[in-house]
Amino acid sequence: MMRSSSEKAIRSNPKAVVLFGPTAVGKTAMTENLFSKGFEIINADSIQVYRGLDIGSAKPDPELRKKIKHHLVDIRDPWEDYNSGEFCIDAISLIHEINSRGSIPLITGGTAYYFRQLMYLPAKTPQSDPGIRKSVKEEISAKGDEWAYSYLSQVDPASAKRINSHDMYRVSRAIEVYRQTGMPLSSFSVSDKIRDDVDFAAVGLRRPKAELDKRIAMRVDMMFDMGFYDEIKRLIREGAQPSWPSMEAIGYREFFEARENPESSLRSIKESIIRNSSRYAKRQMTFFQSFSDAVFFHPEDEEGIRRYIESKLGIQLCVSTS
RNA sequence: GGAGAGGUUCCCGAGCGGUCAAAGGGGGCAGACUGUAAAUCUGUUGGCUUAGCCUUCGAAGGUCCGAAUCCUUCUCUCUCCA
Repeated sequence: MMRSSSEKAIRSNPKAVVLFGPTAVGKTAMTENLFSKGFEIINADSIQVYRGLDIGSAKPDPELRKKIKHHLVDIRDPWEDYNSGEFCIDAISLIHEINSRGSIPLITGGTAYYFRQLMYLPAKTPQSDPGIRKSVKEEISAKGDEWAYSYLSQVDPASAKRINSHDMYRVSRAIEVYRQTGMPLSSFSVSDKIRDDVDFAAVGLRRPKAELDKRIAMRVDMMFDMGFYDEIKRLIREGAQPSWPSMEAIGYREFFEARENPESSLRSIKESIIRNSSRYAKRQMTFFQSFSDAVFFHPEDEEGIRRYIESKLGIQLCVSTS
């Protein structure tokens, strides 16, 4: 009986709460209040997966992690790769696992692309082959960006049309997929409808820009007070390179950039971390806003969020009044 | 007190008679997003009743058909000599 048209089949879908919002909007505080009972957290933050990047990635503290089970945090070393494809696989299996335990997964974080891939189903492109990726990169740096784009225009005109000719990140990936599969990237279709094998309640957190910027500045200050500089020094002592995937993160990469420019003070590094965070927050917001199934709340509207989740998933939240 | 350099749009900085609302960069604002996404890229950035008009290049005058660009005075900043 594989037919899934019946109500019974729909009811048997696993449930998941999805909670996203820009950096410093107040996701963690909310988590503690609304989801400390009956939930397990699936982290959807591409930096918090890395061990040793604690302060700079605003990782939930050990106390909270003891109180609520967190998944997909500290699962990689800082020189390792992790990506949206792996996230989707990990997250979907955790969604089933957590549901089978009678708990509900709370997927929360700030990596909009991970949410997009998970909720709307990832494209069926294969996992990247590091060797092919490297050789494509080398070829582009030898032959130039113009060559790359015109090559893509020949082998995959549809993708070339969609991708901006200066966007080497995407041009390179499209060429890589063609080299790897012999098929144009554009032949792998993507969905713009939310997947129907999980019941999602998608909550977006939003604050006015000025309010958010203030919190970002405060949080960066707080990170330095908490010993962020020591964290950086420790990572560098352990051999951290700007080429490590984790070191592209805001807060970390500024220190490598500062090496090139000896006049930059700790103060100016801090300022650029704040600026980059606030720009990042904006990019996150515009991405989140494109999710058709998301409902947005101010983080202080916990009552509204609770009611929305309860009615969307047909459950009751036990709210802790701490 | 003397000699020189200079004050340009939010900032830095080009322009040195018309094609200048003014290059370029920064910052701001908006957007995109097919297994690298805290990444990468795009558009926009004086005002308005927007095929046009108005206000802008330290200030005030002047020359000219026409000035950010030339002249005069004033003012402010910087460097050097006293």
